[in-house]
Amino acid sequence: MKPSVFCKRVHMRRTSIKDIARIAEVSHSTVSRALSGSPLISPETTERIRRIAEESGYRRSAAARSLVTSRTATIGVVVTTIADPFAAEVVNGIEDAANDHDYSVILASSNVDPEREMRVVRALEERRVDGIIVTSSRVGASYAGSFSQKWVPIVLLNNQHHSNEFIHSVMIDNHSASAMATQHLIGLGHRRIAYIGDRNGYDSDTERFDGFRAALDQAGIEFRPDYVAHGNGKPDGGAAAMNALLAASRPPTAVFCYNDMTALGALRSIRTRGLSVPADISVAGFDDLFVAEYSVPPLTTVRQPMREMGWLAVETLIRLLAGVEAEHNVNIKVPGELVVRESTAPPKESL
Amino acid sequence: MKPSVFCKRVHMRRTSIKDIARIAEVSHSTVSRALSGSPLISPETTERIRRIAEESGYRRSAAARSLVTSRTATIGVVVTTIADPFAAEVVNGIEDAANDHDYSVILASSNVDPEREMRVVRALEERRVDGIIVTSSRVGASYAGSFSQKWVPIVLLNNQHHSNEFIHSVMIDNHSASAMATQHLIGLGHRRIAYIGDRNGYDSDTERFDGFRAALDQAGIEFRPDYVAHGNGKPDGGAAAMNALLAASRPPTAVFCYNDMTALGALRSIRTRGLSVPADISVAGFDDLFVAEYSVPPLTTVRQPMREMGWLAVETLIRLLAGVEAEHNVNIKVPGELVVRESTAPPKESL
DNA sequence: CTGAAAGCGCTTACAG
DNA sequence: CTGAAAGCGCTTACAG
Repeated sequence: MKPSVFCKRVHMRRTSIKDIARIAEVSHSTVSRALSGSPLISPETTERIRRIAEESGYRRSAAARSLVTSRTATIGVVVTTIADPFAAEVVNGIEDAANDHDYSVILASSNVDPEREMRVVRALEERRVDGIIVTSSRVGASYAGSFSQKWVPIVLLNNQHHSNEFIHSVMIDNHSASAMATQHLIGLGHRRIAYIGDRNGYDSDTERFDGFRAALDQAGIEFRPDYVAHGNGKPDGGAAAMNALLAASRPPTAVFCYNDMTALGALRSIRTRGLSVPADISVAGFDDLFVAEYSVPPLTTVRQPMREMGWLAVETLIRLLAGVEAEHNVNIKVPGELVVRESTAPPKESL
Repeated sequence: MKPSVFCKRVHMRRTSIKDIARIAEVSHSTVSRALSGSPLISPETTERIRRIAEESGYRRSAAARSLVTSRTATIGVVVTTIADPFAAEVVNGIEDAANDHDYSVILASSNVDPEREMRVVRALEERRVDGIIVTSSRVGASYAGSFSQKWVPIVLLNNQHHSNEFIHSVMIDNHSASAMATQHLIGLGHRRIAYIGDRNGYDSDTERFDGFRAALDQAGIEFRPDYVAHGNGKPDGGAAAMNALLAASRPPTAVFCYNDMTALGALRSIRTRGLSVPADISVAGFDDLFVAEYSVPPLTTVRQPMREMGWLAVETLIRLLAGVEAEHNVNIKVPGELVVRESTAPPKESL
């Protein structure tokens, strides 16, 4: 049996502040102070202690420390699933901002299951995270006044179950962004414009649809219910919805999709029919995921500044923790940005 | 000034086991036992204590608990960046498996910076995570025999800096998978096959290239150095590399790319030249990211079972923590799977 | 079945 | 500048 490097793990205690104190022949208080850079300790002592700590591979215990300081320098992030590119980008921004402020992030997935969402939030509370960010929450409103919210600030990112009471949030301005995209299509000369929404009852879908309708109204274009179809936020749903739209006697010349994934499906559906984008029909999406740039044709879409939204959520949490604006809830609305690529063009036939 | 729900956070202590003990008129030991379901406590007492805990919104402190149990039920995961779809899928698998075993995951990004990688690992050690998973590590070998490895088991996922000494790992079988993809192209009748690799010195690139060459050799096809180009693992690099390949007097009829992102760029380059895939040239990728299915044409590629690899890493960690196989290092090699879609076909011109 | 006591590894007044 | 003491919120032998 060869000697294993792993056995220590089983048999020994990690070196603590006391071990170092013994070696350095000082009290453990002094070690604690030296290690945290207290100005009370003489530079020589500090230096000596630090060297010993370094040599013995000492790592201060975050648990012990946070037990007395009652903060963990940790923020909890709950996403529906990290496999969603939107969530991944947001978390990327969160992780970056957190890292800048010396916070760690605990990641948890709700898998779109409200019960699991409550459960992971509970676990985060037990871990005494200093703050929580929840993206695309379906139970957003229920955090208001909850035990959770009482002890740890919660920031909702693109909350899908609105309520303005005692909830902090960072949201994309769905209505305006959606109107902007629709105006783009109108500006190109389209009059027969369809909307492919979601079917899961997300607030963001409702708001984007409202923005779409508002733009139509403003341009004096009559809204046609038969130009609305519903996908599921994913390509297959978008394709099915597009198929339905294409089956109409007088199909739309342009389609605005709830999100890029839906648009990807719409593109595929159109291509399958032997039609061409944007020659036969224009398609616009929402999100500006990475794929939008590499779809064929590259997708015109509304960009959500995902990473920035992640930063904003962290900054908000940190301001909250610092006690700033503790008296009112902060609701940040960030504007979308229209990114025009090659999937939109004037309609072939004039009216 | 309206009353704020947030003030408690500032002024009060969370309710502890002692508070509950006082209300229930028992000792805090009893509360502790009741809450952890000890069979020592009478069912009635347990029930009563639990109700009180529930009503007062009690959350047991993970920090205090792990201080005495010396385990945190947490695993640390370090990725280069979570915005990488590969990492996102892997982390999704990790999070799922961890959740099944009641572990939380702390996510940290190295941003491909070895120094930051070491720093976040250090932070994870301070948090006393029970185990660490590092994906696509550039400094993998240096964990062998390190202080870290001594105290907490580290599993490397697709380690990019090989070393078999005292390192646990889960890896895709690059060589075989790559040979398989190349054989697919050869089987279609291609003889002029190019390889677009990476330029960052990843071991996975080297191995995939080796597999490519081995397949060529085996088929008796002469290897041509001018049929090798280097991208950067992303579409722009793939496009540039493809451009170079296309500029040759006798361009290849098929291209095998280091990964899907590179292939995406290759597709774009080919399309830009007015050529068509697979009619004029076949393209194959590696990874089977979500986009592979929705590229135009859908991409033939080698699937890495990303989520499963995440699970495997967690299972490995848990077996390690249970003391199983503590004596030797576990190195799991998972096979890739060829996914044939529409980007590969027999060459137009016969030889 | 229940309680008193010790201790996990730190930080931080309080004294000197 | 340094140390002794108390305490953060738990768990777990040890005694009864």
